[in-house]
Amino acid sequence: MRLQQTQLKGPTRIPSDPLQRAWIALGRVSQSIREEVSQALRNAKLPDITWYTVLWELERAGQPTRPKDLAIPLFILPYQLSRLVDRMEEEGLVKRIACPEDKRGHLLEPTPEGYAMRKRMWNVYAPAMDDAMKRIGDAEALQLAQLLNKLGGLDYSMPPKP
Amino acid sequence: MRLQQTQLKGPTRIPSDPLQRAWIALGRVSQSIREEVSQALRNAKLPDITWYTVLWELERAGQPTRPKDLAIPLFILPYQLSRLVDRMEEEGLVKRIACPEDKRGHLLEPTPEGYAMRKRMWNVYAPAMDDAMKRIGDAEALQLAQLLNKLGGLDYSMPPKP
DNA sequence: ACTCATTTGTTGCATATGCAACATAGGAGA
DNA sequence: TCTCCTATGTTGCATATGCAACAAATGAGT
Repeated sequence: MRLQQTQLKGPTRIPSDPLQRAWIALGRVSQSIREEVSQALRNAKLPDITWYTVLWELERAGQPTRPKDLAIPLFILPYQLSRLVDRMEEEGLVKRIACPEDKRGHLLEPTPEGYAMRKRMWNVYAPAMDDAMKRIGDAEALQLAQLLNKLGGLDYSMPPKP
Repeated sequence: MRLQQTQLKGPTRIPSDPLQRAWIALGRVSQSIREEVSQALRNAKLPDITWYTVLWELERAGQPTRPKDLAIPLFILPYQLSRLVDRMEEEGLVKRIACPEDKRGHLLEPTPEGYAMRKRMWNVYAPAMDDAMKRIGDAEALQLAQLLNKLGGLDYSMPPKP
């Protein structure tokens, strides 16, 4: 009985040259673009992009939302979100409110300051994103988004603040 | 004299919808793909991707190399590299050797264990990358790489281990 | 040769992070 | 109801990270 038949333990699969190039470009470009926008926020003494995303997800939900329902779209682990919310709550940007249906958890809601902060951040975030991405045009951007979504196997189509 | 004329302080520039979609997809997909490969390395009890990259850059250089000459292609800050090398040196994977031309710095070189470790890592890295990227074909990968490189404004074309 | 700004790399300290263990509530099945 | 497995969040601890300050060497201008 030879396992090789199943290809489960065959010789090391080496990614094709195009795949390797895409892999490298993906790592480098995503990092440098993100860094560019992060810098803009830091320069403006505003919180990290992650905070924006949480605030926006909560605002987009339109109602108090459980952490577990945020964590998935955010690609964040539960314990990361837990401490993230700790800090945001300390800064008065979100609040935890009791959850009637499930006494384990709670509901998250932005405070008025939270809404205001998201707007202030967007005023820096948006132009920075625009700057960082301006080397490609709309048609290319659309094509890029489609390729990436195919690569990721999902369609992450909601924009940060439409 | 009205500043608005120069567009320097005009109304907030909001990225077009395609740019926003590309931005979101870039962030999410790059994160999830990278995580997938990281996991494979963790499962195999091997060091992080970053270590691989350092080892490979050193091997690719073909000669002892200064930290400053690594930091740029690696998109790493000097102090990050400094401590990264600390840890790699502790594990016996690289060594710092004196630099004749400049007594401030030193030259980095993989140890024999370093070369061996890179090979072992590649045996996990390569199939994991292949798995993570297999949703797109070679033609699409090439297109993706080109779009990303245009977006990044540079051509990051060296593969991890050709 | 002397001065001083720059380059190169490291480190102290406060903060953030990952992991595993934990606490508590919910829910399924006997 | 009782038991036990799962889901939801949090936390203790060791480690990693970012930032600013630092040290040492170089090199340019005088």
